Amino acid sequence: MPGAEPAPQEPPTTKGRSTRQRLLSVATDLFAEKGYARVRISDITEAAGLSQGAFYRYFKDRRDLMLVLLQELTAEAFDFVRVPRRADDPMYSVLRSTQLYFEFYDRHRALFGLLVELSQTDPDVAKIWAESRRVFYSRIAQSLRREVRARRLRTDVDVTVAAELMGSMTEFYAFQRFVLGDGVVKDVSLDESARTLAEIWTAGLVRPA
Amino acid sequence: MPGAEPAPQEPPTTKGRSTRQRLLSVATDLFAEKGYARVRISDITEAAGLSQGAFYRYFKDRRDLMLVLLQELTAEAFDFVRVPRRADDPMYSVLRSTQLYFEFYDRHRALFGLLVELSQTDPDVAKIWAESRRVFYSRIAQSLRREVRARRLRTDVDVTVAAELMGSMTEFYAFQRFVLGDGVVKDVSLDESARTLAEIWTAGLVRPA
Amino acid sequence: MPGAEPAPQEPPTTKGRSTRQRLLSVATDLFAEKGYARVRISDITEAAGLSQGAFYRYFKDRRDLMLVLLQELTAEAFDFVRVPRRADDPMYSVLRSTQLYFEFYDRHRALFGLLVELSQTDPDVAKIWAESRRVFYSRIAQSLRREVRARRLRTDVDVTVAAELMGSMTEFYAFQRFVLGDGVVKDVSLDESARTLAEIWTAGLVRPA
Amino acid sequence: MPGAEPAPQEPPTTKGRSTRQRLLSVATDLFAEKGYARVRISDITEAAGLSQGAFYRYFKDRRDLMLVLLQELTAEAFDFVRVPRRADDPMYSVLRSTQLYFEFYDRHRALFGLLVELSQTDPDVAKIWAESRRVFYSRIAQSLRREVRARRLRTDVDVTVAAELMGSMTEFYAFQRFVLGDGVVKDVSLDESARTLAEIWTAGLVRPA
DNA sequence: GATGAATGAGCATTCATTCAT
DNA sequence: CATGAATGAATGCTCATTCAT
Repeated sequence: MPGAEPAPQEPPTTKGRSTRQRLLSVATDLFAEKGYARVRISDITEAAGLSQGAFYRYFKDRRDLMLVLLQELTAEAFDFVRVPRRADDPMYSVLRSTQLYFEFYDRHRALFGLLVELSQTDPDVAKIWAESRRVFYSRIAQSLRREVRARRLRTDVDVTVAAELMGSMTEFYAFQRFVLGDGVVKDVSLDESARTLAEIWTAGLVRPA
Repeated sequence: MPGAEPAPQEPPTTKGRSTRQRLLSVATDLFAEKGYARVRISDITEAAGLSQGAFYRYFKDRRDLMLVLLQELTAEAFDFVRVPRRADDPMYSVLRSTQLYFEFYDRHRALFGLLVELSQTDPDVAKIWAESRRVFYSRIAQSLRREVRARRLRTDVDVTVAAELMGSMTEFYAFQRFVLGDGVVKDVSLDESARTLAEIWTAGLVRPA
Repeated sequence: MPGAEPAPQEPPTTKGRSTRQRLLSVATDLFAEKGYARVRISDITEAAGLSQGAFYRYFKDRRDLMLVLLQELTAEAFDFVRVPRRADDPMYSVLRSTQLYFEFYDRHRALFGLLVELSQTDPDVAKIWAESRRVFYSRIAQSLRREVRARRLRTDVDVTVAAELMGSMTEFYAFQRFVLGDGVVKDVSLDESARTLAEIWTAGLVRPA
Repeated sequence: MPGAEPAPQEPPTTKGRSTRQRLLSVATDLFAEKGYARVRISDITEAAGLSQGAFYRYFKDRRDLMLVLLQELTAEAFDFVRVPRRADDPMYSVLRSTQLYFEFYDRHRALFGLLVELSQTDPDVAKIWAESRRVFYSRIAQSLRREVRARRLRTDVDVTVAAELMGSMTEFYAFQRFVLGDGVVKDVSLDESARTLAEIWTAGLVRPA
């Protein structure tokens, strides 16, 4: 019981809150730039224009800050999957939500990068990522089930597995493009990729008339 | 004394070669267990029953050892994609090579884990992984093209993109299962997954009669 | 601006005085509980329900506070040794003042603990303790001399040394019981100890008839 | 389980053992000079002519080294109390063992100082000191009981308490002289003190004829 | 009088790496 | 070939202290 409590989630003053936010923000940038392993506390505080000691008013350590970032990501995530479908165009909602997903991934590429870098090393990160995928996949599965009920999809395929595969593909493709920065093989526009992706999925899943 | 070279690729004596091999082997296990970032040189030498200093007779540093491992992986990789197809059953070769891929991935899960953990941080690793994916994807693309020529596949889809998506899905699914150790959502046998995967792809890509 | 004095002995307002007193009081408790070395300023202010900064309105630093406490102790100390003796019972006054000493020590155990912990390190504390012992011992020596004059004590023993030994024994015994919290070997009531102590001393010092 | 085991008790090579010994030795001196709290690891290694890092090959931290010192002290301690008594001179053995005790205390004054400084702060040190006192006191009690059986001592006094008091006095007197460096009040030779001490004890405890 | 923010020196500790034996 | 000792740079973390509000 070494005294002063670890680090309050929300500083009482405006200045405090803004400083904490600044630390989170510059840390995100640094993680994106050099990867988690190569960012020192002093890098973060320096970039935030603070002394080293200031860090510890807001976070227990570097890992603590990182977990905060990832939890914020998870909290926000994946509402976009709910896209109104069009009765006439079953492909539309798949395409649209894929696009939205790519946008979201792009905007938070730094944090998705962290999930991937650290999941093998840090069990808590692994848990966060697993949970985020679980949510993602079950949203997809839900959509698929709706389509199955509407008799627009094949029924001879395990919906859960299909959702996982679809999600895997989407996420990993995003990871390659936005985090690793690949083209991937030849430069294909993101929209084109999303379209091909949607096309394959729908063509493969939609029950032949 | 023209300067003893730092770390010979192949030690002259039998004992030396075996020691080097032991280091590579225990390091692989440790990387699999804790991830690259958390494995110290001393962990490796301790697990190998050696003193710390011994490490440097065989490798320049931890990264050197790791790159050796990854290069060995790349050298061996992806011949299995060449599976003879059966004229009557276009799904067969997809299914078979997916299974072979999963087996290969499982056997080398530790090294695939390294690729993922380090690609954002280490350009050389990124290059190795990119190359490995490039090979993998173009093998798939090649197969697809063959099928297109044989008029068994849709022609309205970009084969390159399709191959990337197919590869992404397969690789990431393997990563989740073998490296992260997920079920994923519910426990599905690997074979079942491979089958669903193949099914979707073929159903989606095969031109409707 | 001739420089605001660092820490006024007596704050002007009632609130100020009470806050200062609270700091002294909780600090005493904390010192008793964990020893001086393990108590941080933040521990003290936290226990007092104040912010860290508030401390410096009242004390220069932790050592300053501690010296205030010890000086208060010294100011109060050792009047109790003056116990009216009874002509018929020379043991009575020894016993009585030993009991009173134990009570006093018990009440201020935290501060006596400070004296012991810090005397080797802090010359000022050493001085305070030395002075306190000097007073204690000379009070005892004075008593002894009175008894010698009254021909109730052996005259072949150096009174000064005897007083020191007697004092040493009493103080250290108290230290063990009240600060270290020992039994000591078997659990003996404090009164019994005081009685044995007095008995030995008188029996040893009183001139055989 | 962070790898390399904490610190081997006995280094395998002569050089290692001598280095470890040097660290223990200079640390003892530094503790004596400045007190435990003020000695940094770097002080110790510097005095030993080593780099900071070398320290951790032999000890987990400063506290670990200190406990080793105190355990060595305890292991060695208090055999000297066994002094052959002389039938004709009951005072002799008391005097002699007191002298031996003083010599021992003087030689290890630095470590006895540690016991006193740290007992209130560190439970393990408290335990070591308590144990050392227990041994010391029970040796004295044993002696006293022998004398009681030989009918040379008063029987109306609790031997255990008497032993504790006698030990307390002796130890604390030594502490004042050798650690605090007091005279105490006036400068009295150590031998004279020991003599007075023995005299009082014997005169007080020996049964009047 | 009191607070929360910020500072910065101080220090322990880790760990890759070198080297004599 | 292997070991144990030693190095020293890197870095995290603590905590007394100052200060604007």
